[in-house]
Amino acid sequence: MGSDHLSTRDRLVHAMARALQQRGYHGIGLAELLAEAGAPKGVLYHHFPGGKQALAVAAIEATAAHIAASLDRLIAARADPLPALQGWLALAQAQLDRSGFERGCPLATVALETTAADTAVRAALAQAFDGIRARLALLLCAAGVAEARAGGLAALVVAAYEGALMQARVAGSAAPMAEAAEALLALLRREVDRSPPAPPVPPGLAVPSRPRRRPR
Amino acid sequence: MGSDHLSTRDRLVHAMARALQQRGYHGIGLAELLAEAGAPKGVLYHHFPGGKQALAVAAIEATAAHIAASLDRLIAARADPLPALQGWLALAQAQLDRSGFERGCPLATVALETTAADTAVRAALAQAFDGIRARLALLLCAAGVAEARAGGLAALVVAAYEGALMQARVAGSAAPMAEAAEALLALLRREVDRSPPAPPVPPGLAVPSRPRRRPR
DNA sequence: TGACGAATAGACCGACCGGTCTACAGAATC
DNA sequence: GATTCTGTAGACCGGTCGGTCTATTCGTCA
Repeated sequence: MGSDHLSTRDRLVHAMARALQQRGYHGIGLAELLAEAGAPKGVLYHHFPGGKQALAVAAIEATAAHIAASLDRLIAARADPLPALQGWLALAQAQLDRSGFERGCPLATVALETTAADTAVRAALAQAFDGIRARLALLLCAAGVAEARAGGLAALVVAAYEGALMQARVAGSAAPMAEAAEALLALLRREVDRSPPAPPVPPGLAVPSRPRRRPR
Repeated sequence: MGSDHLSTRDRLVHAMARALQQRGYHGIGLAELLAEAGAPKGVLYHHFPGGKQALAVAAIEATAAHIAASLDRLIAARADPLPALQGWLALAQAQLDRSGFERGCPLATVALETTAADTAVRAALAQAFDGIRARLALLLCAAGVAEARAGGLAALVVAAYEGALMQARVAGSAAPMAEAAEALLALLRREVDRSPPAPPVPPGLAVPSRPRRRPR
C-alpha cells in the first residue's frame, strides 16, 4: 500500500476500513490489523483508548466523510445526476473487480454484524447512511424528481448499491451488479423523464441522453 | 423457541441460521450456538464432521431451499407477481420489525464476511442467489416483463431487498425499507404497464397480498 | 438378552482473542 | 540537564475460540 506516508493513526484507520471491507468486524483480529498497519499494539490503545470498537467507529466515520464529500462535490458541480450515479456505480464495480471481488462497501458488512447493543457503531452507521441518503435525494431532486419521491428513491439507490455489490461478490462476477445497475438506471431514467410536467427547479442541464461517461 | 420437536441436527441448523441472521458467522461462538440448540459439543461434530463451517453451509442451503420453495409456490400458483413481491417485502420487513431490528437475511451477512478462500460457503451462497434470481426472473416474465430485462430486474429486486433490510436495521426503523420497497414497486409497475401487449394488471390495484403464513 | 452402531454428553486442549502493562525514545519545556 | 508529554514498542494476561477425545446412553436387530 502507498499509505506509508500517513500518520500511524491514519494507517490504523485505513487498515481497519480495509479489513471491514474484506472480512468484517469480527472477521479480523487485532494482530492482523496491526501487522497490516505496521504498528505495535500499544499504539492502538494510545490513539484509541476505546480499543477495536473505537477504531471501527473511526473507520466508519472516515468512510462516511469520504463518500459524503464526493457526493457533495457532485451536488456542488450541478452534475447531471443520472450519469453521475452511473459513474458512481461503475466505480464501485471496478473497485470490486480490481480487488478480485474481495473489497465491497466498508459499511455494509459491519452494519449486518452489529447488534443493537453495539450502540457506538450503530450510531456511526446510522448517521453515515442518513447522510448518504440525504445527499442522494438532493441529487435526485436536481434531476427533476419530485421531492416527495426523492427520499424513497435515494433509499432504493443505496439499497441497490449495497445489494448489488453483495451479489457480485458471492458470484465472483461483476455481472449481477452490472445488470442490477443497468436496470435501476433504466427505471430512474423513466422516472426522471416523465415525472415533472414542469420541473420546479429547472436544472439548466442537458437531459440525460445516456452519455456513458467513463469515471476517472 | 418452538423447535423442541425438531431433531438435534435440525435444531443445530436452525440455531445457526438464526445466528447468521443476527450476528454473522464470525460473530457467533460455538458455545452460544450449542446452548441455543440445547446440544453438547460432541453432537455437532457427529452430525457435521466439517465443524462450524459445514454447519453454516447446511444453514445456508436450508435457507435457500426455504426461499426457493416459497417462490416456486408463487410461480406455480400463477400469482399476480407484483402484489406477491410486495407481500414478500412486507413479510421480511415485518419479521425485522418484530425482532427489534435484529433479524435480517441469513444469507447477506455471511455473504459479506466470506473470503474467496471460504470456497464451500461461497459456493453455497452463489447457488442460493442464483436460484433466487432465476425464480424472480420467471415471476417477472409472468408479469409481462420482457425476457431480456427480467434477469437484470431480478438482480435489482434482490439487491433492493438486501440493501433495504440493511438500512432498516442500522436505522432501527422500518422507514428506509418501506420507502425503498415502495419506490421499487412504483418503478416496476411502470415497467410492467408499458411492456406487455396484454396488460393483466390495472395500475390502481389495491394490496390484496396479506402476510400468508407465519414463517417457521 | 447381548451386541453394536448411532447419537448424546461434556471434559479437555492448544491457539488466538482483545486488552493491559511497563519500558523506552524523542521533542518540548523549564 | 532534568522533567514532562507524546508516541512507539512488545511482553504478558485471562478468557474464549474452534476442535478433539473418551465415555455413556439409546435404539435396533440377532
